[in-house]
Amino acid sequence: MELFWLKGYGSTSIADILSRSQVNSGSLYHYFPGKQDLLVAVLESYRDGIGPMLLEPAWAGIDDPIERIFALLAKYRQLIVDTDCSYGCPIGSLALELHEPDPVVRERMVQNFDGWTAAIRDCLEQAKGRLPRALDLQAAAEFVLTVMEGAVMQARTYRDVAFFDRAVAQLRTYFEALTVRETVGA
Amino acid sequence: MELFWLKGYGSTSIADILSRSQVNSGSLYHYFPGKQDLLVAVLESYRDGIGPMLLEPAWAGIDDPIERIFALLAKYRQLIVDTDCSYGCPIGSLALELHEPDPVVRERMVQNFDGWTAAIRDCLEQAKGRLPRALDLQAAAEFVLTVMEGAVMQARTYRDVAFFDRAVAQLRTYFEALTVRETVGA
DNA sequence: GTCTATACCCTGATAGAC
DNA sequence: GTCTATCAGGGTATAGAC
Repeated sequence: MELFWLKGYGSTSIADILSRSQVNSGSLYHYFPGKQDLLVAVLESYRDGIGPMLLEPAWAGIDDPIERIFALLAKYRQLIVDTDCSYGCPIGSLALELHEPDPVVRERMVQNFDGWTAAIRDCLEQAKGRLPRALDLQAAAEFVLTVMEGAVMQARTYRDVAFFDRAVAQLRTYFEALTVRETVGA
Repeated sequence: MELFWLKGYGSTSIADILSRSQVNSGSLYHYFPGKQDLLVAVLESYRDGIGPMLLEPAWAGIDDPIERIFALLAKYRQLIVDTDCSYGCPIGSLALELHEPDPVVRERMVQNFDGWTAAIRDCLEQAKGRLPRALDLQAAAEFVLTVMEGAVMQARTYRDVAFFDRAVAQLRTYFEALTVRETVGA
């Protein structure tokens, strides 16, 4: 998991994994028939960790559903800072690194995106009263993922969190504009 | 250029390039000392082609600066459709594939993003009268890139243009909200 | 189930004749 | 400048003793 995140899938060799995990070749291949099976297991682990490893820590002490969305983005900001702006979303990076992924792999990436946007959608459902009735909540949730991924990409390429911050500020403007518009109409 | 786009940098071998280009090893290495030099040349070619290869065709017959932004996004939509939703932005994909890029490579990726956002910024400058005076045009231009990259990533992962379309629709809402807010204030 | 040793292939890069 | 042949190293995966 760590090596695929740090170096990417293609650039991580089995030998890297064996030495990092202090496991021997025979043992690894006993449990995982091939390298791709390891990738699938990693993606499943990310998928199952969205709640306990990502959302719960990010949302501790925060109740407002819209603020939870920005708290999650703040968590990514912290990851960017903690890695000297070389952070890449592990799922997004794999999604772009693997050009013709095996269907099994692509399905696991989809499950990760689905789980992430479902959590955002829940927040939006809870804030429904403050949002335009016509707003497509699913599309808005996907948009948050869109912005996060695009912002992480730029922060990393420029090695500068400010690119992430500016994108999040624009997203904030977007949400404020949505609520303002409703107020105007009322 | 084509192979790096189709397969990624790491998964494209020199042998692939030699057979695709009908060139022999000795000739290639005469002009390009190593594989990375080929990558740098490709990135420079993309950078220099932003105007003639990307913007000019996308903007033919379109004068309104805000519509030019969405015309550019429509061009990406066409690329997604033409590739059966396996399209990846060549720069964005490299930005996430290469985890510790050589400074020379990273600088070329930055130049590509800079050139792209500068063009969007020009559009926004031209539409300045319709936008809130307080709007940070540079940040808004970067936001368009953010959305494009995030939307392309999802369309590809889900193999479904609808994810791209929904993200662009949200961006449209964002721009409309910006102009509406100004109208309200006037 | 775990160990070491290794098969076999493909990689980027080079040598040296022409 | 271009050609063919090849090198040295590292890649995934396997064999077979224990």
